[in-house]
This record gives sequence, structure tokens and C-alpha cells, in this order.
Amino acid sequence: MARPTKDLKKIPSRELLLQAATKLIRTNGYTSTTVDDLCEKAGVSKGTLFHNFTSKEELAIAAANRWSEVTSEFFKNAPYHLKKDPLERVLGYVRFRKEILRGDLPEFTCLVGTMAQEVYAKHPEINNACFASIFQHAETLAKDISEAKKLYAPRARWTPQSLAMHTQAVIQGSFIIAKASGDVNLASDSIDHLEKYIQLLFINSKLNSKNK
Amino acid sequence: MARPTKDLKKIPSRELLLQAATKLIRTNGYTSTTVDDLCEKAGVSKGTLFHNFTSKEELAIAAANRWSEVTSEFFKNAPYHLKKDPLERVLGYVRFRKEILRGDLPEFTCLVGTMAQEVYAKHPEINNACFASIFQHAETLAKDISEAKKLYAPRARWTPQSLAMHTQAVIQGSFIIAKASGDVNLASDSIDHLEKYIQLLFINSKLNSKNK
DNA sequence: TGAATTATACCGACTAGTTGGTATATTAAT
DNA sequence: ATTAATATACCAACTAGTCGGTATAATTCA
Repeated sequence: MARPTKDLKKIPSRELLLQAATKLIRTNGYTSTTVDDLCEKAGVSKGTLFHNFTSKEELAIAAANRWSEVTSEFFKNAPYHLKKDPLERVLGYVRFRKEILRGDLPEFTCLVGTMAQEVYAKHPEINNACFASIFQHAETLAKDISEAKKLYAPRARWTPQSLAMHTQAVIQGSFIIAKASGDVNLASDSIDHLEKYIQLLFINSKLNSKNK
Repeated sequence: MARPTKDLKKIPSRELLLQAATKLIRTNGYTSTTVDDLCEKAGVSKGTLFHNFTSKEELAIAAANRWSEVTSEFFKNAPYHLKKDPLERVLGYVRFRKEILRGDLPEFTCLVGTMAQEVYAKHPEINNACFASIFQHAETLAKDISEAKKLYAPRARWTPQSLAMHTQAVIQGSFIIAKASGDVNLASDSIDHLEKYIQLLFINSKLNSKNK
């Protein structure tokens, strides 16, 4: 007794709405994205939206949470994780972030960074979801940084957490510059500087260790 | 024959509106800031707003332009400019940016960075004004970086412009992190990393030069 | 000078359209 | 038959922007 209807089932409305929210909010921000826009983009009626989410705000929160899941999966499967040397994994991460600056701005720009900036005062719950996403992502990176530090710069005074968070700041900042200028290369250049910084941070410690 | 009425004249409505726009948009973003909010904050009627500006968008553009003027004046008068060594001026700038992270978020956060991120797709003219502001500011810094480079790292392959823009990216990114987390220290830490990067960039070049 | 004219700054009620959200109806799944 | 999912019509609040009009200042003219 096959159930072809279920197996061939189309993407559920909830998922379509989350995707629509991600696209539209990345492009135009939270406030400018209207409920009607979301419904139209998802190809779904207003009733469906409010059947799945109690409010536009809740949809935004759900989108931020889904963003966390999707991106963590995306980076988990990225090739740089295969490197055995933790420093190479850290540098691989940074290079990977540069490589994925392709296509139109809303395609590589960060949903949660965009939203956090805009809604932090009026929608603290959305803000919390955004920070959780950024923080969680930074923590994953911090693990590799921590291993690299133990290996190559055990005495350095900076913490892996702060370097991980700095990495996120640079990436978020580079998105702002890219959006403002319309020139992705500026974002790319900034990430190059970040890569160089991390290299210098470790190379220098290596030298210091040798000299002591 | 004194003219006390004129001399004691109150701040013109136009100026009040620009100040209101700066405060409100920094806090809530462009779209969430309503015309009524702006009027109320400025203590001015709607008629007055539209007498001085043709649209909310034009007010935002004017606010971005005024932001350029005010901030450039503010940094021009900052103490780090007195240093004779250009590298010290560059480092002084970075330290100064860290020092002014005081008070509530909307007090030190960047108007044009906030707006650019939000409006780049729907209000390109606002976006242009924002980029002009960021770019102009970066160019001022690039001059000092350029002098420092000639002095201490003439052969390094990075350009003063890209380092100046990177500096802006870090600062903008640190604002996002601060807003998302509600913790100014994270912004502060990120700027510390930036300072260390610039130091390493020059120290390392000095070493390279000596070794050659 | 001082009255007439004109330009500027300002006000707040109003409007046409939009907003997030609801109520009710219809359809599909079990 | 009952529940879940979707659609549509609708609403009250809000939105940016308009309009008719007033108060004040600047300019012109007698």
C-alpha cells in the first residue's frame, strides 16, 4: 500500500515561508518585509502564514533558528574540516568564507547579522535568536582556534573566544561595506586582512616561543 | 540697537529634525522610524518636516550627509592627531574608536552603517550617501596609514586603502556584535584585535626589512 | 519712516493607501 | 466525521504625504 501522495508531497508551507523570510529579510530587512510579501514569495495565503506562525515576529525568530541549523550544517560539510592541522582548519574557514562571496549580495549576506542590527531595540526576541546563531557559529570556530592555540601559541594572551568573535565581526562588517559600496571585492579584501592577522598571530608566537 | 530675538533664536527646525533622525534611525533603523516619530522627537509638526524635506527619504539622506560633516569634525579634533609619528596616529585612531564606546548603544553606534545595511536594495540614494560617508572617513585614515607605510613598511603588499576599509569593516562589525549580544565588551575586544593586527603588520615588516 | 506686499516657516487635520492580524469559509487527510 | 491546512474577505490601526491656512519675518514702495 504505497502512499504516493505523501512521498511526492510538495514542500510544506511552513518551509516555504521560512525560505521566503530568509530571502526577503536578507534583501530588505525585517521591517520592510511585509506579511503580504512573505505570502506572495512563498506562494501561500495569509491564512496559511498565520496558521503556521502566530505573528510576523515569530516567523522571523523561526527563520533565525532555521538559519542556525542550515548554516551549521553547511559549514560542517565544508572541505576545510578535513585538514588535520587545527590552524589549517581555522585558516581554511576564513578562506572558505571568502570563497562563498559569490552571486548577488542577498545570496551570501548574513540573515541574522542584518536582522540583529535593525531590530535590537524593538524586537529583543528576534535579536536573541540572532545572537544565539552568531554565538553558536563562533563557538564552533573557537574550538579549532583553541586547538591551534594550544599547539602553536599556548602562551599568547588573547582568548580563542575573542578571536572567534572578532572573525565574525570582520565578516559581518565586510557585508556592510559590500552592501554600502556595492563592491564585493571590498569584503573580500577585508577577509584577506583577517587571514593575514591570524597568520601573523600564530607566526609571531612561534617566533616568540623560539626566542625564549 | 540689539536684536535679541534673532540672537537668541532657537535651533532651526531643520536642524532639530536632522538630530531626531540621527537618534531614531540609529536606534530603530530607517523603516521603523516613522514620520510621526521624527516630528515628535524634533518637537515639530508634520507640515514643518515636509516644508524642510520633500520626503522621509530625503531627510535620511540629509542626515547621512550631516553625519559625514559632524563625524569628520569630531575626529579631526580628536587628540591622536597631535602625534607626530603617523603609525602612532593610526594606532591612536583605533584606540580612540575603542574609547568612545561609552553610554548606550545608539550613542556610539554608526548611523550610516546601520542604514546602509537596511536600505541598500530599496533606497539606493540613501545607500549612496551612507557609502560616501564611510568612504570619506576611510580615506582620511588611509592618509595616515599611507605615511606610516612609507616609513615602516614600504615594501608590504597591502594597500593603505584596503587596510583603512578593513578598519571600518571591523568597527562596523563590532557594532553588530555589540547590538546582537548587548555586550559592548565584545566590540571592544574586536577593536583590540584590530589594533594588534596593525601592530603586527608593521612590526613584522620592520623585522623583514632588517633581515633583508 | 511706516504701510503694503511678499516670502518663509510653521501648523495640524485630513487622505489614500498599507500594515499586521482576524474571522469565516473551504478543502484535504485520516 | 473530525481535524488540520489553506483560502478569502475583512478590519482597525498606522503610514507617508497633502492641503488650507496662520504667524512671522523680509522686502518694497510711498
